Amino acid sequence: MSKVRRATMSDVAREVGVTAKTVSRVVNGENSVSAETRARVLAAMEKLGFQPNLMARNMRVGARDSTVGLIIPDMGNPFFGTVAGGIEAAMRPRGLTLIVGSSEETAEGERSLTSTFLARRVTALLVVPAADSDHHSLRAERGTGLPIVFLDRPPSGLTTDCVVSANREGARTGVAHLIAHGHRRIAFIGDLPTLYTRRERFQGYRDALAEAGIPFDRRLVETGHDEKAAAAAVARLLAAKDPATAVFAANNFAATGVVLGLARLRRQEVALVGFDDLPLAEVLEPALTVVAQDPEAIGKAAAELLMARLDGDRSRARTVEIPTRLIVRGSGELPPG
Amino acid sequence: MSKVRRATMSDVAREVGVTAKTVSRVVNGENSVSAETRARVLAAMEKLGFQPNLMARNMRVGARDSTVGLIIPDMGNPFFGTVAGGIEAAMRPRGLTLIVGSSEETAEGERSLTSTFLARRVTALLVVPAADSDHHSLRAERGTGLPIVFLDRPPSGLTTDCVVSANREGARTGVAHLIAHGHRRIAFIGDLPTLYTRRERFQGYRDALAEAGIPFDRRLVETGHDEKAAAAAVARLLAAKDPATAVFAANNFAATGVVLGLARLRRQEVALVGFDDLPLAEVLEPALTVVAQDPEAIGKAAAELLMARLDGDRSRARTVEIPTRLIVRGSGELPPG
DNA sequence: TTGTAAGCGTTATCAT
DNA sequence: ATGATAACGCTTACAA
Repeated sequence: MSKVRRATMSDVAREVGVTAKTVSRVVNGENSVSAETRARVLAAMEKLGFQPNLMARNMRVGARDSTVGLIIPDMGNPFFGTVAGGIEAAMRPRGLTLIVGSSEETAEGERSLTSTFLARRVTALLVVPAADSDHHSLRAERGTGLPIVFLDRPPSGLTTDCVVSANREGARTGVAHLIAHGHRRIAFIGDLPTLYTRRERFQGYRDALAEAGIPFDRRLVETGHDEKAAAAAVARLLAAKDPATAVFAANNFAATGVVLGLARLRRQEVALVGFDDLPLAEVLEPALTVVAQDPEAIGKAAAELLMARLDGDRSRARTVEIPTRLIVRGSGELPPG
Repeated sequence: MSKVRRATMSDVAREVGVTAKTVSRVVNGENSVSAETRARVLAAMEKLGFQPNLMARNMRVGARDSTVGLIIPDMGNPFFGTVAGGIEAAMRPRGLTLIVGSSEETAEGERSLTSTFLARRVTALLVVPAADSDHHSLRAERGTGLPIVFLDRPPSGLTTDCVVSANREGARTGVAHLIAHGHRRIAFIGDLPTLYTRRERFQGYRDALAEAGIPFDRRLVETGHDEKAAAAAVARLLAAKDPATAVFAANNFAATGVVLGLARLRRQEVALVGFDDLPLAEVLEPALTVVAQDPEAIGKAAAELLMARLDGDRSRARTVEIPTRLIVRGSGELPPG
């Protein structure tokens, strides 16, 4: 059980009595090999348990291997998991392998993963940037022809392909839905204001208010970047003198927190629309109305953009927006007070 | 913006007027380089944007690179995402990079990923096997000293390290909890009977019944491998002549489905214990009592087992069981009809 | 149809 | 402290 050297092409060649090049021909399916030689080579490969060394091959062939690096902020978040699934599915037919790493939402983690991936000479890079990261350093990479696509959030300090949800329009729709059901005091509970998605969704919120001629009241805006904070935020909002009658929760953690908070306060009659769907949304009481994103489609679009670049598409950087969808289930249709 | 050749050690060396070997020394922090030379090399590296090529390095150094391959059945399942997060966190200090690929719960997907990873000469392999896969072919790999660890489900046809939840004991605890609250007609809704986790949890269910002297009734056992099936199963169980007064849902999909089914039937007074926690378990009405797994700990244990092997641990294959935890929230304490 | 020589980017070994 | 040379496992280009 000690470390046995792995069989190489030369080992196989020696076994058969040919040259490594002949084995290489068999492995790569070149047709200039006699049927008999091919058979003997295949037998020897089987016997020795030969597995071609992709690293050596790629080094010789093009310095780039067939791996795509994906950096996400958090492996445990099903949103990113589903995005990754969409990417994988779209790349599989092409024989591309996905390497996923998690930045833990830190610029340092992202930087370190980037450099690991680059040292590994990935074919392309897919990045969901951490909140505070900067992407100037990737400019040089772009110069070498490495396709880079950003997902969910755009890069800072770099122009490149990007796939995002229709955050602003989606939020506008969700808030307009609440307005259509008679609400005028609508709270916004979102992520940290530095985050791209929070800013976009906030704009959508203001768009909807403006369209309806409802004055903006900054006291109705709260930050709740995790469940606890969101639950606390909703408690504050409802305790105020001129309280909100409806809440727009701008991400899934916020939505979960608001649901929790309302349940504890026994205030389930407060209207609520969440951004991003939740697995149990349907079973809640009331069932949760949401603006659903399409993480799978985001991944698919990013993979397609990337493969087009690999195929030589040299057009200028594109930004693809994936539409959202309002799913009406109950909580968003509750009337005011 | 066309394909620019990437700077190599020789390029840097030429720029400085030294040999590639000297640059290599600087890159690897060997101390036999004069301070002045080192400074000039570092400057040249910066200027040319040099990034060492890990593939070439690994090829020369040991044929193995510092990548660990992980195969999971489904990227979108947060259980596996969290497992992956636990692995990554445990490996990061050691500079190991995780490559994740999804088998889509098929033997073929698993086989193809395995061979990709092997061709890539990963340092080690982590596998959550697909339901119907076989692992004889990995025997040869084990022979070459490649550490292989299975997670969540044991291998078939191969003896190797393995990390699983305490499925049987956890299920026993959950069912005993229902019994302690007066139930004697307890339904079991689980995955497909071929799945290891289903079989183990089913054993735990029977253990609990046996301990309490409750006769086993096979009519109370249903298969619900997705939400819809589980919802249908619970409807059948409650419509029977001597209906169940409590349900043990042996995985998260089954639990979600049962919650859904009970809600639709307006039968939320039926007691329920789920296996595996759900994000919104606390907000359901009634809140969901579960036997929680610890996916992060599963990942961590697997990574540690693996790193011990990399450090030369040659002891025989171990199976690590990660304990589960009963979280009491309400649904499991409801009394019988 | 098969072989030879050279080289991908790096490092081990032995010199200097 | 630095360099020359060979080698890792494979493929390209050319030759036989």
